[in-house]
Amino acid sequence: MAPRMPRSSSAKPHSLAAINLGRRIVAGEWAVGSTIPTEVELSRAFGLSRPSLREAIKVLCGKGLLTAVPRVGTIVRPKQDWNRLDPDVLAWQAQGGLNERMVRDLFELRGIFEPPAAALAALKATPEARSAMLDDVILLGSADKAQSIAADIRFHRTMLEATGNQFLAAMFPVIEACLAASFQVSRADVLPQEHLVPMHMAIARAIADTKAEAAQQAMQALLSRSLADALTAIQIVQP
Amino acid sequence: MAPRMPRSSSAKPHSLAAINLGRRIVAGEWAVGSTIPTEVELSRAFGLSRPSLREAIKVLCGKGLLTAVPRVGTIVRPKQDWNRLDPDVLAWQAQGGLNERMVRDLFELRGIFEPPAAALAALKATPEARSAMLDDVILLGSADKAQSIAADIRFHRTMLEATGNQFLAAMFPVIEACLAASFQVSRADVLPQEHLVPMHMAIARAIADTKAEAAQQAMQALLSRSLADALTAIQIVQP
DNA sequence: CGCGCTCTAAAAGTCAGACATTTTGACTCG
DNA sequence: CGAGTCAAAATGTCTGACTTTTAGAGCGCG
Repeated sequence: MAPRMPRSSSAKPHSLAAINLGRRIVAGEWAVGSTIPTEVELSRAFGLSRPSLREAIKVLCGKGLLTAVPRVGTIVRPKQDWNRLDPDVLAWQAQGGLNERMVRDLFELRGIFEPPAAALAALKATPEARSAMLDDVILLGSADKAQSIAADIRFHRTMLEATGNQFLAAMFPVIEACLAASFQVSRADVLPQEHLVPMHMAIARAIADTKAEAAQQAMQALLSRSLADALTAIQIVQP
Repeated sequence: MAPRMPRSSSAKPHSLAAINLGRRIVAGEWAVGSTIPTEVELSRAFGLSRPSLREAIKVLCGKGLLTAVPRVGTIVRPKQDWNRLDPDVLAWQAQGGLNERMVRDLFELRGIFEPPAAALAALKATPEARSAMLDDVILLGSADKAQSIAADIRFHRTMLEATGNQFLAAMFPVIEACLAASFQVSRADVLPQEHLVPMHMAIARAIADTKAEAAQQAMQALLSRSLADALTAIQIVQP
């Protein structure tokens, strides 16, 4: 299977500038309502032309992070206007270090929509999706960490898409951000992870057997455990 | 209260081009995987320079709609990569005409997260938010259609923000898109709308009284009724 | 005949410098 | 002291050129 094409052609200078600026904005380098450096200053700083830098800024405007006003400058929008569900914004926040507040908010949202999504998947999934999820549970138990993590991500993505709801599927980046926190556990090897395979298996089996209620409860159980692990992880990483 | 600043400085040519292109892409004017016209062709068509047009295209790339590849052109990404929860993308879809499938998907997602959000709001809302919601229910009953609609939108926004969860608040555009369908009813005056005030009042009161379970059920009831109305509306608009 | 290499051209990617527009804030005049 | 005016500073835009990437045609070799 071909690997999913990256969202932005990451190698291109203007994309790098957008990513760099985006990360710094969500990290709070500039206060909300204040101006970031002017376009000429930024273009000099990044070593590229003003038109190219403007492309980067316009992307961030499109994600609700910035707004450009003539004569004043480019200012950071109030946080409630940020497209917090944008995959890039979510990833930038996750990479910038997840604090407890953010982990709780992320898991709260995930806890709201993913159990019902599991129930929907149990009712609507195609035979291919059902077996793909069972296969991924096996790979989840692999000794190869990278393969195990990839299977975990794929499992949840397949389930969301199996609901047949295009908007539910678009919530996937939220799960990805949660997993980013959880993976700090497995990377650090500080907590036992043996529960992952049986808990995912319970979900996969319930979906394969069209048992909506069981799928919902199994997902709920996984999320409770994952939240606890994620909170432990960030306590260890940044006490 | 100052009106919320528009997401994109709508008057500027490059923003207009982005909006125009965005609408046409989500409307399916170009097939997924196919190339849209080249930058020079589009810049001629819109009557602006290539750098400006590129800004518009880059915004759409940032929303997952497009991907630019040298020598080939700018191609429409597979729909599962679209940032369907992006406020602009959602609005473009809603404006392009809501079919039954989309209305059902939108309400399905809303039905999953908004009742739990109401429960959370009942537990966590500030006194100001609780009274603001009660006030908006009164305005909802106003004879002035514009004011009534504005109150409806504000009611749901206030509730989501009252949950204290930044990511839940970012789901607001989903509700807005649902309301866009519902407003086709009130605009056309084809269905009685007297149920709106009491149903919203039940939610507002439950939240004001810290009754989470009641708030959740009242919201569930409103959504069931709204879905039915929305489906009726689109049947009438496009049979 | 077919496989693979090279080369070309078409598209996006980038650049430089200039001009236009908008709007804040200071300045001047009544 | 207030109101109108003006200049400057920032974004918005344009022109036209060059560079880079890469699909696809064309060529040559096994």
